[in-house]
Amino acid sequence: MRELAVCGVLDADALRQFKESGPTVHYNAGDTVVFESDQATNVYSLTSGLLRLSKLLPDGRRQIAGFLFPGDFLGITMEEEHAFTAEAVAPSELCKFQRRQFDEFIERHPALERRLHAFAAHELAAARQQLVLLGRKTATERIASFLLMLEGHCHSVCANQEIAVPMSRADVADYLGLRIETVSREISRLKAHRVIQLTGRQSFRIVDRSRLKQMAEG
Amino acid sequence: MRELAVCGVLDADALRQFKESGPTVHYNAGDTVVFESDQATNVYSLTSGLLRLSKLLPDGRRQIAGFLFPGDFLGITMEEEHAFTAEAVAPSELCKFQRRQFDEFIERHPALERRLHAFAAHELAAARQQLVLLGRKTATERIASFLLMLEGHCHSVCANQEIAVPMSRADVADYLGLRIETVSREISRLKAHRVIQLTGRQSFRIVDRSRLKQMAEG
DNA sequence: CGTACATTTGATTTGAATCAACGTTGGTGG
DNA sequence: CCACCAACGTTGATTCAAATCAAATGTACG
Repeated sequence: MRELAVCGVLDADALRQFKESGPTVHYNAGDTVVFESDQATNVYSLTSGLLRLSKLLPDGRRQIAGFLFPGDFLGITMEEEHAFTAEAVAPSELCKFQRRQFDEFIERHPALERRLHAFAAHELAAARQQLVLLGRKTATERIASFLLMLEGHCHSVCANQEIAVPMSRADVADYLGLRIETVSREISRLKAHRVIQLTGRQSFRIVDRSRLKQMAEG
Repeated sequence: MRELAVCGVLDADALRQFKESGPTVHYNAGDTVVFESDQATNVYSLTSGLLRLSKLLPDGRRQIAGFLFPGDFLGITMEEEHAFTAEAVAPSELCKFQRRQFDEFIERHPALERRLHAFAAHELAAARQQLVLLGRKTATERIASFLLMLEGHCHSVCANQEIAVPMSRADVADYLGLRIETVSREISRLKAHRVIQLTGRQSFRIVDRSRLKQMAEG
């Protein structure tokens, strides 16, 4: 579903129109694309890179609600304001549209509308799956689930079984509802038990997938 | 958004057609409407009652991903299978449609399609808000947030400030990622601190809303 | 009534957080 | 080139919030 980017559902002509209807904007790692509580006046389509959607509590606790990968949309919320801050985790490119232009474009292209529907439905399913993780899973189960999720995101992309962890330990912790120390400890445990193999700080290999799946429960 | 039931967006004629295109089905409290992993062959529109969406882990841990109120839809998932079990919390009535009929009907009624869009967007926002609660809030904050959420669901419905808690403590616990003992203790604490007042096991009144809001953080 | 179940309350345990060093890495400038 | 340093990550010791274990109390219903 995710891999169906905009270009997959529009014919060449419509695609050209689409791209032209909004400029491409670039962000460096750490840059903020939209702030929580900003007016939702634009819609974005991520073409490359990685974004995180996060929310801060008044005392600084942070929760990451999800990551956006190429092909995902940002700002299709239907609310007046954004509920989450969107920041670039890695250098990213987005197509930026005025909401009104975007809505008009959609009306003329039912295929894009279906794509948006599918995106929203997929995001909802992913968010609910994450609710189970945050509400009921142990630290070990959360890490195992997360590593398998990362694997799922690089079908053919990742060379020779090497899976990228494109975000920092702090991001992983805030996504999984844990502290960085716990993330680090649990990863070390998986390594010690020969379930995974670290091939760098930002990449790993799965040694025993069935055990990892078992540890992720579900 | 929730309060805009189907009837709010269709004219009288279209509404009659809509109701006729699927039978009304009844469920008693505790009945299962759809099982997790069932084929998603039907779409439902809840007309009265209350449903819970839940998922069980192999060892019996349960997480409730959300509750469905009148006007909400069930089964618009776009996936082959349902990801969550839907059960009636109270006696409930639903309009049941074949997915194909439903899709055809939508195509002829853009207003309904917008309603579905809004519903999906609202559910996504609610799920992400719940991610913050489950990932980062303390037991006290979770209970305070939940009680305020309940208040939000009975704008004009609830007589003289009395807010209904239409589900069991076990359901509350499994929705908030806590155990029933913790839910009970935290509610007792709020009562002891004169922040709320219990008016029955299934209902309460807010005595000090600003303090409750403060306790819910955000 | 009395039985079964739901809820509350109390005592103890425990998994993850917190506090505290200690390694590692990558970028910068001498 | 490599020494420095700041940011990131790991590991260890201790604490704490919520879970678990264990009754007791309240409530609905045949």
